[in-house]
Amino acid sequence: MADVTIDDVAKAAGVHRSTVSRALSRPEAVKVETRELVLRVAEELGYAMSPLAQALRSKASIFVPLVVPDLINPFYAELATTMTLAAGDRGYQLVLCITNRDSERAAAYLTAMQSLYAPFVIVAPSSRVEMDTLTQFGFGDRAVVIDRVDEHPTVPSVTVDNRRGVELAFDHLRSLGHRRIGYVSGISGIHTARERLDAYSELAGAESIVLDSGADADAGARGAAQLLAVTDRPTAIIAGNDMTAFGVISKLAAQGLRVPTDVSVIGFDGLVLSARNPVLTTIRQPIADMGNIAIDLAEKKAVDGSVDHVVLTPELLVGASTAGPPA
Amino acid sequence: MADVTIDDVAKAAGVHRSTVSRALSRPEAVKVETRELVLRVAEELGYAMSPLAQALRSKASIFVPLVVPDLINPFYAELATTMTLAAGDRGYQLVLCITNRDSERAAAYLTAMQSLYAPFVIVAPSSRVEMDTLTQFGFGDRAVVIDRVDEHPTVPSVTVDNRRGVELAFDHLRSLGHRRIGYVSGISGIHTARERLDAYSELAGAESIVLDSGADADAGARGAAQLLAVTDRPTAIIAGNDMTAFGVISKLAAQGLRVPTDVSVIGFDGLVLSARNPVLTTIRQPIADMGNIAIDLAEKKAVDGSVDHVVLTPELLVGASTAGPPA
DNA sequence: CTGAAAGCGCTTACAG
DNA sequence: CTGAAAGCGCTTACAG
Repeated sequence: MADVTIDDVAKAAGVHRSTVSRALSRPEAVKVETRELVLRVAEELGYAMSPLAQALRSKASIFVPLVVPDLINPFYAELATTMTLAAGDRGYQLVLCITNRDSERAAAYLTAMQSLYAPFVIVAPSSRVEMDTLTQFGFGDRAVVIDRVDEHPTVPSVTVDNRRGVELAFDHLRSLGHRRIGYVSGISGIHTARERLDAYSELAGAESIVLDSGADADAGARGAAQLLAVTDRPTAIIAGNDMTAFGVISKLAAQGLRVPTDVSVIGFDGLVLSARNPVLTTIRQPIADMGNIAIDLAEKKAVDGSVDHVVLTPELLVGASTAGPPA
Repeated sequence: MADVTIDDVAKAAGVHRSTVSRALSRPEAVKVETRELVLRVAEELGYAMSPLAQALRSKASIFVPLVVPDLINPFYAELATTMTLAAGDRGYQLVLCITNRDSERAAAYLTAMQSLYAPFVIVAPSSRVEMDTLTQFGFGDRAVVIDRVDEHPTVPSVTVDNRRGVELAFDHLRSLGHRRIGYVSGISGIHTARERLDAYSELAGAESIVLDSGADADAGARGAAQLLAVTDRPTAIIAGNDMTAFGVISKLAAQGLRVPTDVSVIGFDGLVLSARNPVLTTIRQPIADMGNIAIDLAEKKAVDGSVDHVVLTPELLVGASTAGPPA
């Protein structure tokens, strides 16, 4: 195991340290036999290169920060999981930066990442990292944003078509026979939340029933409580995300309303959790794809400077929380 | 911001680089005026020490790996969150290692952490990292284990008194008038799961009704389904953890049984999520404390070699998922 | 294609 | 108490 250095390999292979370095990092710059020899010796000795020394010298590391506001919201937990895997597959080491919605903490992380020579940074929505903060710490032109709406001219992004998602939810409920369809917003990225709400308002038009447009974790419960107060009560609810949907369902149950018998509820996110817990009908975002694409975008920009904005299409996942309206 | 080095500070302060280093890391080894001068200059220049260079030279870093099996289970997500904060407060940088229950991946992480000069490693339960793997990668005597039962002679641990937790659940249900109390195990650390099940079996004695003892995410649903098949049906269920409890509740609902009207359900973990979603009655583990204590134990052992095993006491959190048995 | 040298940003014995 | 030197494990122009 440990503490075998590049010089050990060099000595054992009878070549200079610099040759070992080349054989490992730029194989085409070395004679094929030499390379094979070096590789074999390195293998035998169980040589593992020091990422520390490498980063220090070359001023480039494999540490990729993922900035998220928290991990309590399972959306971020799932994003972090898939991104860890995606990063690992591509030779990066993901470093999770949990800001706790505190911009000072975010700044501290960015400083640290800067001194770790992170090649780029990936920012999840609602992480309270603004462009000027990014710029201030030298990541202004090396950032990729996930799930944010505005197409920044220098920051690539990967998002989901929220409008399309809400539309899918709407169509699903309509096709089941629902006419009065309410909306509850709840926790999520600011942009994301607004986009979904806007899409709902537009689709529902004059029949909009926004039960709660809050951004906190209790929005679901409030929305469900609100349902009882509304005259001509909605028979279905679209929730801004899965966690909110669970909150709605739970509160409805406490109020003696059954899902989907009395009220249908549809979520948004498509978390693994959602498929287990109550089997939620929801709009699935391709979270794993988002992670991979985010890294793609960062690498692509580093190579040719291109700033792409990828918009993914969500899909309807029919679970057990929706059905036709009560007779 | 970036790229101001120790030499820049030294020059600006009119001292040697080594003096700057001392002023920063061993303040008592430097004259007080010198130290103040250096500190002020460093501040003015916005100097941030390179953790890379420091680690490389001193063969000790601030990177602390937390090895978890996944982040999908909110218990780990919450543990990761609180540990990130705890580590940050103490000058460490937590590096999340998600094994996905794959021991090869765990090994890869340990190799990486070894070359990052991680001072110690914290292992969460069920992470499939066995002692010999730890030893193999040089962390054999620099590991702390969370939530594992066996008191290893060289590995400090912090766990929760699972037996006491189950007892609290039992007492709560008994005091509500329940006599037939079933148990569903579900996902969790192997040791933890067994300990809780054993505690249940012991407490229930001849009246044990183990509805499901599986370890996967579907145990809750199976357990609930099983409930109907049992003659003289239990009026209450203890779930091995919160996620399982949600699974139970969801499946019961699908079968037309109401919680807590028809059946009471109590969870185990006390996740933030549990207080929001259905407001679950549950046994709360002091997760934040566990994180802090884990770091304490690692540091303490490094200093004086002591191997402590801390056992924390859980507490009952009464929510809305338990009530008296149906008349 | 390969070797020798310099240097990334630090720390730490060793002198003084 | 402070400075000068060596070195942590690498990479990368620069010669040859």
